[in-house]
Amino acid sequence: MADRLSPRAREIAAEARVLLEESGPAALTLRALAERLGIKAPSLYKHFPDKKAVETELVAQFLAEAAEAMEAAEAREPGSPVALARAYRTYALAHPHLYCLANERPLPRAALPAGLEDRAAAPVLRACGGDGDLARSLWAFAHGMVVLEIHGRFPPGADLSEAWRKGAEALAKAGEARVKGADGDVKGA
Amino acid sequence: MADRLSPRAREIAAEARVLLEESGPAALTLRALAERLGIKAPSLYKHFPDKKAVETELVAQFLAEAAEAMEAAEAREPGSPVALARAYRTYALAHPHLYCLANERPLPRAALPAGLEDRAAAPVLRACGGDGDLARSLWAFAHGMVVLEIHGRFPPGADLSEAWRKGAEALAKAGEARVKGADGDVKGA
DNA sequence: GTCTATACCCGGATAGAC
DNA sequence: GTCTATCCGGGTATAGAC
Repeated sequence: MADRLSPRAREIAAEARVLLEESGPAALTLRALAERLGIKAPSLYKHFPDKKAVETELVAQFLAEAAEAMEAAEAREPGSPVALARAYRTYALAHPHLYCLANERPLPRAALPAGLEDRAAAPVLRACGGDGDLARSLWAFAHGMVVLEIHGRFPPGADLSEAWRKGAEALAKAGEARVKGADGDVKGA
Repeated sequence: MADRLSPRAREIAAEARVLLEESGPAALTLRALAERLGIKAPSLYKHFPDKKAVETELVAQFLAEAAEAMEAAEAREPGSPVALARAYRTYALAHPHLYCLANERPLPRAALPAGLEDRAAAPVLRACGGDGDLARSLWAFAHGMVVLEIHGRFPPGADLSEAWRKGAEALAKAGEARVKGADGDVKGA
C-alpha cells in the first residue's frame, strides 16, 4: 500500500492516519493535515494529486492490516469462522475511524494495489470452506456488529459479546452442515 | 413522528425527505431544501430550531416505517426471522439514502418519540423468542448486508439473495435450537 | 518542497425589517 | 412567515514566486 509512495508522502500519510484515528473522517481535511505537519495545505499537492489519494492510501493500509490480523487468527485456529470473527472485531474496534473511512463508502478499487481486496477476503472464504455466499453472510454479520457498536446503536445494557458469539457460532454451524452435506466438498475457491 | 409538528413544518419535512432520497444525506442542506420550497434558507428557522431537528424528523419517519414493514411481515408469517429479514431488506433497499441517514450515525434518542426505537426492534425480538442477543445478531447481519450492498462493497457477481438466505436461515436455526434447548422457554421479554 | 495569495465553492446560523 | 443582509466558518484546489 505504501508502494511507490515517496518517503515524504509516507510521512504525510502517517500523519493523516493519526489525524483520522484521533478525530474521525470529517476531521481529515487538507488544512488540518498540513497544520499537523507544520506546512501549508497547498504544499500537500506536491505529494498527492488530491485528497482522495490520501484517503485511498489509508484504505489500503486498513485492508492490509485487516488481512494480516485475519491471517494470524487463521494460523492460530485454522478453519474457525468464530476465531476470524473475533480477530475482525478486535482489529476493527481498535481502529474505529479508520474502519469507517474504509468501509462506509465505495471501495476505490481502481486505485488499490492489485489483489489486496481478495487477500483480505481470503481467510473468511477459506474458513467457510469456499462457500462465497456463506462467507459474505459472515462478513455482513461482523460488519454490522462493528458499525452498530461504533455508532452506539445497541441499547446501553446489551451484552455484545454474547451477540457476537451466538451469531458467529450459528453461521459457523451452517458451514459445517455444508461440508457434511450431500454436494461433495468445495464449490468456490 | 409528525406529532406536534406544525402543518408547514410537515410540508418542509416532506420536501426534505424527497431531497434526501433523491440525492443523499450530503445533499440535504438548508439552502437546497429552501430552494425546493421556493423560500430562502433563513426562513426554515421559523419552523425548525436547526438542521438537526429536520434530520431527526426523517429518522423518526424511517423508524416508524421500518417498524410498520416488519409488523406486516410478522402478521403474514409469525415467528419467522427469515420473513423479517426479507422485509427489512426490501424496505431498506427501497430507501437507501434514508436508511443511511438513520443508521450510519448515533440515534438522536432524546429527540425521538418515546417507544419508537423499541417498537422497531420488537418484531425481531419476538421472532427470536425473546432472545435479545440473538435478535441483535440478526439485526447486525441484516444491517451489514444492507449497507455493504448500498455502498457497493460486494464483488460484482455475488449472489446476494443466497447470502441473505444462508445467513438468515442459520440465525433462525439458532433460535429454534434455543427454544428446544434445556433452559426452559423465554429468557428476555 | 514550501511558500503566499487567491479563486471558488460550500455550509449553518443570526439580526432585524416587513 | 418570509425576506435581505450578513457573519463566520469551512473546504478543495491552482498559479506562480522562492
